Amino acid sequence: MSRSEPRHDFLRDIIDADLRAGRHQRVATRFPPEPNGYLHIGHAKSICLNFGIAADYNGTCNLRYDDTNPTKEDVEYVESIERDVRWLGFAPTAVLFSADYFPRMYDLAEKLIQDGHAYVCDLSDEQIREYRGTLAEPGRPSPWRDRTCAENLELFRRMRAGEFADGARVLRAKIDMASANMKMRDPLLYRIRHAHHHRTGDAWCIYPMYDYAHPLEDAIEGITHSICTLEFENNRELYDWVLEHTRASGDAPSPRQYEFARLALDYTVMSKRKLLQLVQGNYVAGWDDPRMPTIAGMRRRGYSAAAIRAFCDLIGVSKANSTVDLGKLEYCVRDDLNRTAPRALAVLTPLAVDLTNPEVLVGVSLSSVPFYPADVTPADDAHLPADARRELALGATLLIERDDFREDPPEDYQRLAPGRTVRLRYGPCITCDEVVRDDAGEVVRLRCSVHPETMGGKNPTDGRKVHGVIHWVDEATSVAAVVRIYERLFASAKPEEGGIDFLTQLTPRSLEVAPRARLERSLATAPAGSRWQFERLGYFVADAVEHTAAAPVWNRIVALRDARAVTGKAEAKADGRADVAAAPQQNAKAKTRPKNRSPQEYRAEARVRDPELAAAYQRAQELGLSAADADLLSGDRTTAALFAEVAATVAPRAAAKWIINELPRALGERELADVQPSGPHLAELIEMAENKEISATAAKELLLLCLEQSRSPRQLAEERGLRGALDEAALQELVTQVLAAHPDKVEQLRGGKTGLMGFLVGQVVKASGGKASAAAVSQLLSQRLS
RNA sequence: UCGGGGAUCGUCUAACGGUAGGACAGCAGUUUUUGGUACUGCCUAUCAAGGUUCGAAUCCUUGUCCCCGAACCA
Repeated sequence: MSRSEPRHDFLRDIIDADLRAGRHQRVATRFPPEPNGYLHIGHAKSICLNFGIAADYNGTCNLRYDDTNPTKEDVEYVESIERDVRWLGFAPTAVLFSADYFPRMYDLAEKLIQDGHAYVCDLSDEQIREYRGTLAEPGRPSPWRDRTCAENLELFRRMRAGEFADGARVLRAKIDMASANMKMRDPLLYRIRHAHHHRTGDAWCIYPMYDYAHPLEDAIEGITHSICTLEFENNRELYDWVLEHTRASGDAPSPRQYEFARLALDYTVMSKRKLLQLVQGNYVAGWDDPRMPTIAGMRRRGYSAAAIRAFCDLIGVSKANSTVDLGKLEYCVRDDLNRTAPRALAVLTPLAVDLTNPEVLVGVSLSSVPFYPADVTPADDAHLPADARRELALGATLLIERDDFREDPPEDYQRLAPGRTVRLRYGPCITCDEVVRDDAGEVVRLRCSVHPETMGGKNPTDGRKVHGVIHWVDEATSVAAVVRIYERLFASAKPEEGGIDFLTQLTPRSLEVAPRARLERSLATAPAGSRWQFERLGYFVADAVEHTAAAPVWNRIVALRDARAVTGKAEAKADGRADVAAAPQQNAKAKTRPKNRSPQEYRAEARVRDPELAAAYQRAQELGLSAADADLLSGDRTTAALFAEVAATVAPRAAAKWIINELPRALGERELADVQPSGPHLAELIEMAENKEISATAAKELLLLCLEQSRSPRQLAEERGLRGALDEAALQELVTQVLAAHPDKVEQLRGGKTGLMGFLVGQVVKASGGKASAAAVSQLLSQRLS
């Protein structure tokens, strides 16, 4: 399925292009967590991306701890992170610490100072904030901005030597206090922190900031593609600045930063801060609580690494903020478990069933019951072999699920009710003859008769209807267990939205315990961590921490998909589980943001500043262009000059059309000013196109060529045989061929799928080598098909 | 208010300017000793309006909405 087609995302596109262009000969990525918390499913996306790319391109991927802030980091986290990465199935090329680069970073900082690109600033943190200005207003230079190199160097060395208190001074880059990008307003490079570092101990009392450290770490490791999340887009300019001014990459190409959208999931929170709050507030039992979206939590919950990897593969990578449906994760988990988990029988909330005629069972055997259903092929890593079997005891008293009996069954109820008959999974059918109640009127037992002739899947001989199949265990031989049922932690799909404290969105029912569950005998020896399907209930794992043979503890991994009949579904909802009533959550931020200055306004301003542009605007209109076109052609000098040059030889409207509509596409990412296409060449091209000397398709192809090599388009057209129209007969012949080659498409087109016209036109044009005029082809095609 | 990003089925994600595709969810059916699995079918999308083009999700213009940015956090 999705496996067969290798996933391709925009990042891999970039890498392909870099490799093709020879910018890199190898691919090196890294996963750079800060060891200040446990990894979560969002990190898993990043891990799969970075390690996955390395694997795809035969490259390398380091696990690098971004440990530049000693006050927040801890070895507990360092250990958990590597454990989680490896558990997910990835082997880092190297495990590294940015703290190990502190000496190198320090040297480069001194160099920055010597080059006049950094200075020591004595402002307090509030003052720095004040001087920085706001989003709308430029900042002011620090009074310490113009200290001499020597003074800066001396102070910086003294900072390092521990002569100053925390916060007394910082090292800042000298960039631009008026930059529209706040990150460029003389950002901090180093701060003083007399703190013990988990790795360097007390060797340092100044620590580099992320924006300074990260690009250097990447450069030192020779990272080619530095992949991070969207919120770092604003940091990219500074990332590049640091690399440029430290020249940390030497002769090697500098790493480049690319951003993708981080993962958000329904019904959960993902920030480390909030997860920490859940842990510290004892809302959950720890970082590895099975309800947590942490890797550790999911592992404890029973999700396999393969399922999590499949999920990351399924959701893809893009730059659009999005929230993934939790159902997709559950789908991956079930899909994996279906092929790896053996089936067994277990009853969560038992209701006793006394058989009224147990003697008929004498000699009846439930031996050799398979652990996997016939229609499932277990995966290679399933924990029991495909042909594994066990014996199921069936004594005089059974236990069935309380939910599987109803005195007043709804329509379509495929379970037990007074007078009704059901099949015991793998066993015979039973009929409910009598309901036994306690003094309070509560149903405490059932008395049922068993039909021995229904073994082996046979129907009752008396013709009674079988109302479904239910699971059961034998009371005498079954084992007791505690089973925990986990549900999502939050009632609201977006617990962080609406300006409410996310803790108020916690549901009280995220953990329910079945204390008196009973499992079939064979489960008594299930090892901790093993995953099973309890038939009709879901997938369960023997808890990795608390489970013992003497006191079994199981967790529900995920429920089975439940495609009950409509009536049953209404019920499932009524019991409040499937859908939590839409919480009254108003979107507090349904506000309208004031609009930015538009490109149009920029162009208008440029004309006010520059009389030459104003004149160009005037002239364009005199040549008969609309005000809108004239506007577009007079916003900057390069464009204006190009238009003037081209319009000198060809019709102004044609010139405008090509420059406005066709040129941008041909330029792609490039700037017009950088490419500086030749006016006469462009004019020549437009002339050929307008005279129908070449087809429109050919013209666009030539435009692209013209930008790459500044040569006469007429000559280029000649070389490529693009000049001259195809004669009528040749065109007809091509059309005939294409129609004959795609009879199915022709039929669909006749059937109303008009989009196929484009396909056929494209085929003909392609067959002509770009020589045929698409307009003519289109006309011909509609004639032939009418 | 300024700068940087983004917008395709309910959800996630594809589509050298040439058949808007896939997956999840939903619905219907077939198979079934799990209301499971598998299989089949159906439903549903290019933010809006203009423009360029034989042809626009894709290029141009204008507008709308969403996200990020003013830690000595990362």
